Amino acid sequence: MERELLLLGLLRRHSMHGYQLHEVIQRSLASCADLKKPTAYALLERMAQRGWLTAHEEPAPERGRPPRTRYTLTPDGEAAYHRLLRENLATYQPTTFPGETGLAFLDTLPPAEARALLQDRRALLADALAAASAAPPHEGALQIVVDHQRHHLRSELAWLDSLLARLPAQGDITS
Amino acid sequence: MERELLLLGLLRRHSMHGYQLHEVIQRSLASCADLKKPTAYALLERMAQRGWLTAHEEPAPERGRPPRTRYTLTPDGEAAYHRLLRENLATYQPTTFPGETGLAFLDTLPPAEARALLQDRRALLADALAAASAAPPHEGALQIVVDHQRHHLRSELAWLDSLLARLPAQGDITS
DNA sequence: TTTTCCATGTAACTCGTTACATGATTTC
DNA sequence: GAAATCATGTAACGAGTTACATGGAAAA
Repeated sequence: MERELLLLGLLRRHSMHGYQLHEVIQRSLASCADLKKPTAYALLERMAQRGWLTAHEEPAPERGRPPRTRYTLTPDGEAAYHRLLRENLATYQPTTFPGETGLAFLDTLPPAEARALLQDRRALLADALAAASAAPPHEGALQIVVDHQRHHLRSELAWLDSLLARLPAQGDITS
Repeated sequence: MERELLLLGLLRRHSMHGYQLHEVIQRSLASCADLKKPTAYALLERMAQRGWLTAHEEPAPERGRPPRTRYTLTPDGEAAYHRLLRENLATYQPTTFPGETGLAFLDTLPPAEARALLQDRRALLADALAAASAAPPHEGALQIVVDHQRHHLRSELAWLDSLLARLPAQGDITS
């Protein structure tokens, strides 16, 4: 659902063709959403069939370039956008972290090795945080999203550090 | 991959049959992993074919009950477990939050409505935190996982509160 | 009498990804 | 001459879920 919301939200600002949409998402939303090209095209087609979008075949902008299909939001699409947006905002989907599975079995490893592996994870986390912090300010509410990303990464880093700090206490992890 | 790691880690403690595994996961790991029954059975079968597990057909424990298949870790399974565990611990997979999509378009809603919707989200988040905090202590490294859950939920709640606090400043969200 | 529990699955489906095809045009 | 850019797709695949089937026994 949230991929449809994303496309609708972008098309609401101004109509675009699929390639453009994919570019915008890759370029300025890569941290919070990734939408592959075939997925984007398929979703656009499906939403057009539902009547949420109209598809306009446009001739090539420059010669030698393929023609493009411009998608525009319909009133039904606008209604769907608001419905999806309200549902998304009012809902909380509990997140399940793939990294937690390993943590559940941390006590099956010698503490020294556990420590070393988690140090690797810490380095990757720190990189991600640095990348997120270096991002230029975004327009409008997009800034809220990158702000949330940063907050989450900082929180994860702090927690991992606290885990590392209490880790190697003579082999007893839970003490 | 992390579902396989989960099953291997549980089977490493003691051999079990599929139904039992699913019960354990639902009961004491529901917060950090959910694994449906058909998925569990399919994974067990696949790992048995790979030689990571051996499958023992056991007669019914009580009469009238169906027979069960007990899965036991092989040395290959033990090796796979350690490989998957090391990879999981040393890696960080950036999380993408479904709830962020809506936030990216928060400025398309009247601030009062945005506020009301996010209050709903806040209530769900608070519920989740209460549930996680009420959970009894878990054995061994499982406690680390619920600890991480709690930390994350607290962090999310704090961030959402900070967002709500700076939200309705005369309609300009980014100020 | 209907429902629930045990224990195992199968079949169909959704969702999304990867890899590839097309075809002209510009860049290395 | 090879590779990248634009713009659209198709085909195959993978992972996971939902809904259902089975069949006897115990509980509501």
